[in-house]
Amino acid sequence: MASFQLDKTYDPKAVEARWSQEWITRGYFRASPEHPSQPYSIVIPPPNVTGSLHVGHALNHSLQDILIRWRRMQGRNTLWLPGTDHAGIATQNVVEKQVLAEGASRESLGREQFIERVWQWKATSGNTIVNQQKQLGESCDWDRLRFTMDEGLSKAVLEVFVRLYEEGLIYRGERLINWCPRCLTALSDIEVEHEDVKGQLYTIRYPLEEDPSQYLLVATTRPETMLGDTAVAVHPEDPRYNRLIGKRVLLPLTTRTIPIVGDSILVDREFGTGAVKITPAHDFNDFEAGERHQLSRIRILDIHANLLNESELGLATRMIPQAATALPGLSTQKARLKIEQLLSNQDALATVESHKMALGKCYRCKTVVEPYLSIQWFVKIGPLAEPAIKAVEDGRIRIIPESWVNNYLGWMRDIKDWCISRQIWWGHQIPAWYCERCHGGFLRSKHDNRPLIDLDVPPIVAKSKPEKCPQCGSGNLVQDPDVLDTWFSSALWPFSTLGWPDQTIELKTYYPTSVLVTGLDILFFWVARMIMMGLKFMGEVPFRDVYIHALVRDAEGKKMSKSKGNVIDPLHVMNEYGTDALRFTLASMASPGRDVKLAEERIEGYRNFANKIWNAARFAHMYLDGPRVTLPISQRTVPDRWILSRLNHTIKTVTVELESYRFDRASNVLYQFMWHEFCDWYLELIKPVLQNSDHPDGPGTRNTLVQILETTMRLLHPFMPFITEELWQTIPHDGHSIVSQAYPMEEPSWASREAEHLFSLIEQTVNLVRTGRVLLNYPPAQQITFYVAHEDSTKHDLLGQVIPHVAHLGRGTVENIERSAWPTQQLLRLVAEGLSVGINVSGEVDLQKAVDRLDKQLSEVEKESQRLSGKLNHADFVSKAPPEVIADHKDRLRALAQDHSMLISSEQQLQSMLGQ
RNA sequence: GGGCGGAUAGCUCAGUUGGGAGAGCGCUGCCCUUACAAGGCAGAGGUCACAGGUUCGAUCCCUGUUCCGCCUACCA
Repeated sequence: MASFQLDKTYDPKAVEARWSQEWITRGYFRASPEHPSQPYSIVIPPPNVTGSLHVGHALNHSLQDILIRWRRMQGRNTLWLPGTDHAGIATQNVVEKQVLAEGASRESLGREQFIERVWQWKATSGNTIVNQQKQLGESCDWDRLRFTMDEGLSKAVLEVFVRLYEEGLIYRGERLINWCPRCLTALSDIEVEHEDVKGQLYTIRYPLEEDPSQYLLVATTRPETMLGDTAVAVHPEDPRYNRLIGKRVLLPLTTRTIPIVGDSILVDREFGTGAVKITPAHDFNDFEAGERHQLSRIRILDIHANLLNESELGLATRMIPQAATALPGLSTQKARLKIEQLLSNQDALATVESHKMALGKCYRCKTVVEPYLSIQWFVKIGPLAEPAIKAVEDGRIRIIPESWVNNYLGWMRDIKDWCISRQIWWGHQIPAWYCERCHGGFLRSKHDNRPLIDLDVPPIVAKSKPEKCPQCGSGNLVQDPDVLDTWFSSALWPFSTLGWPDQTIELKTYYPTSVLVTGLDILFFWVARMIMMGLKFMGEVPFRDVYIHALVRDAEGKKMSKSKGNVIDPLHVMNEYGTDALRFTLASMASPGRDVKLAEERIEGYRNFANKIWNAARFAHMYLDGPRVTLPISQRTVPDRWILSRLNHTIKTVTVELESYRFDRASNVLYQFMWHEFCDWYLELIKPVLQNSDHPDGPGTRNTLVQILETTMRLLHPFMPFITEELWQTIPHDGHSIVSQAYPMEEPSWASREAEHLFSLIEQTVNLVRTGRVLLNYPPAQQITFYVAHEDSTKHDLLGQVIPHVAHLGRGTVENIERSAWPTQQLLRLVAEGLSVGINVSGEVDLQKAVDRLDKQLSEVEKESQRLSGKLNHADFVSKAPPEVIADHKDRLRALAQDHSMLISSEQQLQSMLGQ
């Protein structure tokens, strides 16, 4: 064939866009559920529809693509199902900002119009991340793209909600929940991030009712909540206070008195003053304590404005006049200062100390959350968690790395009911309706015109709006205004995307999916809930393996964030260094249990790797003209047999590592093979054959070269899809695209211990020659003469296979001589396995440097041999150590002795030269 | 507070049944050798955090200490 011209450097931009398009157009990624081969399926963790590809996605998606491409090439019936998440709060925020910029507001548009705006936004901007995913080369079946709010998935959400409600696993209740004052919605427990902050511990005097000159000291970090106090608790066995239980204290700033109760759960005698105020409507512990003691719950905060509310304060707390007029309308922060001031005016504030505490913040907007009493929808999680625990315990789901199993189990065993209602507009509206007539007419919120629904009104839960109220027959039904937590629909993802509740062929073929690839951050948000829902509604786990990869951090190990400015933008990197380089970098750094610290220099290094591969192919093309012949292995040259043996080893290792999700090891092995074995040694070894067009080994070697190249392209393809496809197309091959070729399989006939042994002789000897050249200041271009003496006539054949390569790579010519004719000017005598190679020395030599160096090596060798002898001489070692260990040590000692004599003889010769 | 993980070369890390301490990047020297200077060759650099223990022998196993991460948690 005619030689093929490649550019001198690899230009990813010229290649990537073409192939990512071509692959999709030709339908290579399309799944065929009817295909008889063993299925392999992955559902992608759906990125937020508002998102753009960040480096965390790039890692997550690259690993999945490696698995999918690898399995596809192995002939499995693969499906990688893509999609996006409607991301309730995040998306609503984005569109709301847009609306505000136009001078309108969410409220002024009204719910229906606003949601219409979100859909419009999604139609125009929602595809950003999908396009970027295609750019990354992700081999998803794009025809099956799903969205958590599309029709099929919404149907699944309704089905699940109604069924759980009917089974009593979804309920409505008035509970304390986490409230984000900025997003104006309830959050689930895990949507709250805890952060250690320095706060203040206030100690307040609560006067005793029977004798106001005496008081109880009460400690709190949030003095503003004191207006909602309904009791003070002390430890029942605390001798300081237990006589006070049952008596009352006067709540400062108010005219109310509250009881003193004994509570051993809430109170830690050692902490603070040993007396705790109880505010059931604003603290989780206090809520529970309130239930134990049947305390009333006084709410002081307006849920929608997050301000102290006049009506609630005034009605419930009976405040003294200065407080009653000073507080309403203040935020909790301002109220805290005001309360502090009012208390000290009354001499009720004893001390203020600094205090370390954990503050809960909204995971979306980092606003401090407020425990708030309100009516919400919950999933009763216990009955769902139990089978999900069992599935992991009995190994039906494997978590990798295993160290996360305990984390998962611990969390699941202590799981709390899941608050699923959100007071926002964008999302799956809760399929519950209320009868206006039964309710006696709805109240509307002053702030946003929401219906204010009473807990006493029983909801009608159904998949669609009922015609009329089953109680009274009225048609005036109002739907619950809340929407479901975004993670509710994501929890159904593995089966809702495959067509559930319909029994589709996709569901039958691809569920359970093979593996879920995810970061640790959504183990509880998402993974645990998918397991629960999958088991509940499919009766089967949603995936066999859960592979948890690390978080990507910056080079200093810090979390990447826009505000810190340390974000590495994958699109920038792809543009600068190529997509393959980014993918390979991420794969090579994906060690389990450790975060990925990404620095741009690493990516540059793998850009160079891509270029190295490119140039290896370019080199091959220069010499591929001429006949090729496939010889039996035994008739191939030493370098050919050696590289095939190494390739076989590499194929085996890569496959084993991929099977255990060790992307880091798989990619390192590939790197090592391509660069340091194939390029550094093999290509150098075969140059004499290729560069002489008449060389008798030419046809065989050209054939091996093509074979190695073609195989390594397939081997590398899951990691570096673009460059491998591009190069594969240029070398002799069968088929249309590398995407659908078979993945290389272990070929035992290629393994050759003999060839590897011969190569190691070549390598060792060449290394000695090279070291000698540097030692002697011999320029690389200068040819030298190798005098080869035959010490042992049985080694002639060995010499014939090794010496020509040594001479080629050591840049010299060979002369066979008798042992007795050894040149007098020889400096180094290199010994390996009975071969003797002398380098003829003439010209300037830096003798002093050479002597220093040999001295140093000598002392190291002596130290080492002493150490080893010490071990060997130990009687217990000989009696206890396994025989192979002893043999190994003997071999090592023998080898050392050989080097030892070599160095001594060289040194003697040096000294005699110095003496001249 | 509880749990998990980490500490190995200047940096980032690998080191899987306890027996020779490794890679990449960076650094130094030489080389623009007809695939590649985004390259080649050679080299320097480590008390494997600290202290004990088990063992003939410990980077590896055990105990404790220090430091650093992460997860989790309602000490007011």
